[in-house]
Amino acid sequence: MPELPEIETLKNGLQKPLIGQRIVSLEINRPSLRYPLSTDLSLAIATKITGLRRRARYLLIDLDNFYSLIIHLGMSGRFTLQNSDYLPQKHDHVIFSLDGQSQLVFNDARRFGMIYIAHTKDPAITLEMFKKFGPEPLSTIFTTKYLKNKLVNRRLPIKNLLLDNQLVVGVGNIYASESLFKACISPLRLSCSLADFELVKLVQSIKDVLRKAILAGGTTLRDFVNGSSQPGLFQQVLSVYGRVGQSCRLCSAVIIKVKQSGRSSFYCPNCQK
DNA sequence: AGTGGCACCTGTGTGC
DNA sequence: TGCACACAGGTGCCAC
Repeated sequence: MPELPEIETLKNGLQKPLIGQRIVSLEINRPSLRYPLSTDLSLAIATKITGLRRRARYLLIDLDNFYSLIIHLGMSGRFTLQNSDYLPQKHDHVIFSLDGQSQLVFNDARRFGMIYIAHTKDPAITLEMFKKFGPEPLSTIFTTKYLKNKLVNRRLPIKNLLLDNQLVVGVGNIYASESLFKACISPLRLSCSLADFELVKLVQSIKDVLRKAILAGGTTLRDFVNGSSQPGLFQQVLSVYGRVGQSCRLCSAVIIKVKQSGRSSFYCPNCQK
């Protein structure tokens, strides 16, 4: 579920209804998700929401006390805005009540999600993992030149490297497979074997696939919904992900599924070399 | 340093 | 119908 386009969709949808709202109370139904929830989360109480941002797969909610809530959906997390008549559901772990009588509900069946609170100005001061992040794929920093420098000494399959947040953030299992299809590159290719023209195509493909997925409101295979509880639509136009045994949309060859470091990769053996 | 494997946890689908 | 099992979109830790 939640790769870059899904979190961007979540941010875009929640921005308007949340900015200016005051958090009046906090209900924690489970003291730990992936990690124990910090008691510092109470710093969010009686603050006003001033902005929403995204970094990698994290949603940042800026508060007027110069702290930010930092939310990760894990694999199955949902973060939705609900009305006052909302009936609590199983796995509603954290609920923020807002002064407009609505509530922000964090629901996560698998509990791989995380909620932190950190200084607004630079979460990397507080959170170690933010220091390690590579560039945003849709930023001007993520270029062919950057990718070439990073891959030159690496001997991993390119698919594995695209999932590495230190190389580039926000590209997960779905969009790695889709981007490699669009770039006509097999997920099995060793990264150091990619020619310059293939790196150009790969960078363009990653940006293009992510932009289109954002426009479609993300991909919903099972769990993802936006802040208004609506699913995404990009799964309707996936080229290879989840299409094992089906025909390639370009050449009609049969889509193949392979395991790479325990994760499924999908590709067209005819289009991708 | 780079890499693979595993653990974290629950729900769903499949096969017997 | 009931059970066992495999598998799922992410991330971080550990051993090699």
